[in-house]
Amino acid sequence: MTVRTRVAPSPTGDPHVGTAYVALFNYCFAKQHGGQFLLRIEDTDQTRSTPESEAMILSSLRWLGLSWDEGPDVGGPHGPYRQSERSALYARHAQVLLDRGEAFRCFCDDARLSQMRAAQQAAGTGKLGYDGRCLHLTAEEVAAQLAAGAPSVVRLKVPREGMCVIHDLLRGEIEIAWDQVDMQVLLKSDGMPTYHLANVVDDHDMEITHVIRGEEWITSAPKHLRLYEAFGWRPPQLCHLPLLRNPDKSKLSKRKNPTSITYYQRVGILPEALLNYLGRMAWSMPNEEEKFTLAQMIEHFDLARISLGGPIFDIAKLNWLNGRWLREELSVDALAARLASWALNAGYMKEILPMLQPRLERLSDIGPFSGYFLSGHIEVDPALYESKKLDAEGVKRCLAWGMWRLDQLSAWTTEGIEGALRSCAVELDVKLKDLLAPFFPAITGRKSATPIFETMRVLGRDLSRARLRDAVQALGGLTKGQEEELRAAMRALDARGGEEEGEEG
RNA sequence: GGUCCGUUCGUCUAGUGGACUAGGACGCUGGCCUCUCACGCCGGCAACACGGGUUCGAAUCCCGUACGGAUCACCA
Repeated sequence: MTVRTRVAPSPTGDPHVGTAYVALFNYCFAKQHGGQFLLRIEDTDQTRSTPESEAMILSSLRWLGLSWDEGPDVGGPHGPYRQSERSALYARHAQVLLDRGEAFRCFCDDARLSQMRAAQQAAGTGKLGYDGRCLHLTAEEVAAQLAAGAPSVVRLKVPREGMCVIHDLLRGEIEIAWDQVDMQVLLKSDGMPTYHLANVVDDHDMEITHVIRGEEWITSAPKHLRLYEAFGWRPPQLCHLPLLRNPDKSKLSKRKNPTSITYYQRVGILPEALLNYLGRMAWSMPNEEEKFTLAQMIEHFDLARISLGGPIFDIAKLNWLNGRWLREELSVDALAARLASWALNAGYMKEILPMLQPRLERLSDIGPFSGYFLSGHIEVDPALYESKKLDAEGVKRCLAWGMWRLDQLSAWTTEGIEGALRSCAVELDVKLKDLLAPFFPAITGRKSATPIFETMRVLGRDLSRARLRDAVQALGGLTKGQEEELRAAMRALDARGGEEEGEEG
C-alpha cells in the first residue's frame, strides 16, 4: 500500500503558516515512505472562499518549496481537487446514507436551533447538540415537507451511548463518549456538504492513507469515524499534530502575531529558512541540528520525534535561523540574486517610483525616501505621534480602529484602503487629516511621506498591519477593557461581524 | 461549564527506568577577536508543574491535583 497524505486548506484568507506547517509534515511523511502528497481545496463555504485566496495559498506553498503530486493546478487521477467541483459526489453519498438509515433529513431552522441551544445552556446539564426532533419524522412527513419545498439539511445519526475509540498515531487511544458527539449536519440547505462529509468522502475517494492534521480536529474525529463506518469504508490512520501557538500560548492567530506566509516573505525570510523553522516546531533532527534542508528532513523524518506540547512560534529564533541561511548558504552573487528577486528589481522600483519622483531633487534622495519601502518593521518614535487635535488615547484609537477596518477589507486596493479609512474618520468623528496623521509615522517612520493609501497598498496588507500593530503597541497598547469597548462599538456599528481565519490541516 | 489533548530552562527542544551533578539551540549576559558593528569563539544565568504510588532505582511508568490549550455551527 502506498502512503498517500494530503493538505486540505480552506481558501478563506491569507496563506497561513499553520497550513504550511501541516503541509510540511504530511509532505515529509509521504515522501519518506515513497508515497504521494496531494493538495485539495476545501471551498465548501461559498460565502467565505475566494479564488484569490486559493491562488495565494498555492503560490505560497510553492514558494516554500513544497510540491504536490496531485492538486487543482496539476491535476491527477482522483480529481477534481476542488470540493466545489465535486458537489454531485457529496449529494450522492448523502443520499446513500439516507437510504441506509445512517442519516436523516432535518427541517429545523436557525431560530429553532438557537432556541434549543439557549434552553440547553439554561438547563446547565452539560448536554448540548441537536436534540433529535427530526429523527422521529415519518417517511410521509418528510416527503410532505420536501414536496412543500421546505428547506432541509441532512444530519448524521450518532449513537447515544457507548464510547468511540480513536487510534491516534501520536497519542495512542483516545476515548470520547458518543453522547458527546453531535448529530452533525452533512449536507447544508444550499446543497453543499459540510467539511465533515466532504472530507471523509474525498479522503476515501482519493485513497488517503494517513490523515495528519491539527490537534483542533481531535474532537470531531468521532464524526469522521462514524461516517467511515456508515459507508462501510476503512478509515485512514489519524495523527493529530500539536498546534502552533502565540507567545501567550493560545492558538496562533493574526490578531496577536503575523500568520501569513506572505508576511514572512515580505520581511525577507528565505523560504528555506521558514520551512526549516517550521520543521523545528514540535520536531527535531536526531542529532539536534538546528539547520537542515527539506531533503534532510525527509530523510530523518519520524513521527516518534514529534513532541506534543504546542510550540510557540518564536520570531526571534526564526530570524537567527534565517541569518544562518543568509550567511552560510549564499555567495555574494547568490545573495544579490535573492535581493533582486525579493524587492531590488525594476518591477518594484516602477511601483514605488511614481510616488517618489515628484519628491526627488537628486537621484540620491532615493536613499532616505525609499527606506520604508524596503524595511520590515519601523522603529516607533512617540514624538512623531503627538497631535494637536487628539490626545494619546485618541491617536491609539484611530490606529486600532483603522487597522481593524482594514482587516475587513476583502481586496487590498488603494481605493479600498482609502474608502475604509475615510469611513473610519466619519465613524470616529475626526477629520480625515487628523485620523491619518499617526498612520504616516506608523507606516513610514516619518511625519510626512508618500501618499499613505497607495503606500500601504504597495507594502501589502501583512506588513502594513504589522507596522500599525507595532505602533499601537509601542504607544502603550490598548488595555483589555479599551480593546473590548472599541470592538463592541464596532460590532454595534455593523450588525454583522467578520471573524478570524480558519484552515484545515 | 461538559468533553478531549497537553505540561523539561523565558522560548524551541534532547531525554523512551540506572550513562542526569538533566544536554543542545534561541534570547539574555560576561569576555576574546577586531578600525566600529555584525559574524565567529570561550564562559555565565536559567527547567523535569505539584502530590501520591510502582520499583533496588523515576524527568522517564500509574493515579490524583493544578495550570495551559483545543472543541462544543447549515466555518473549516
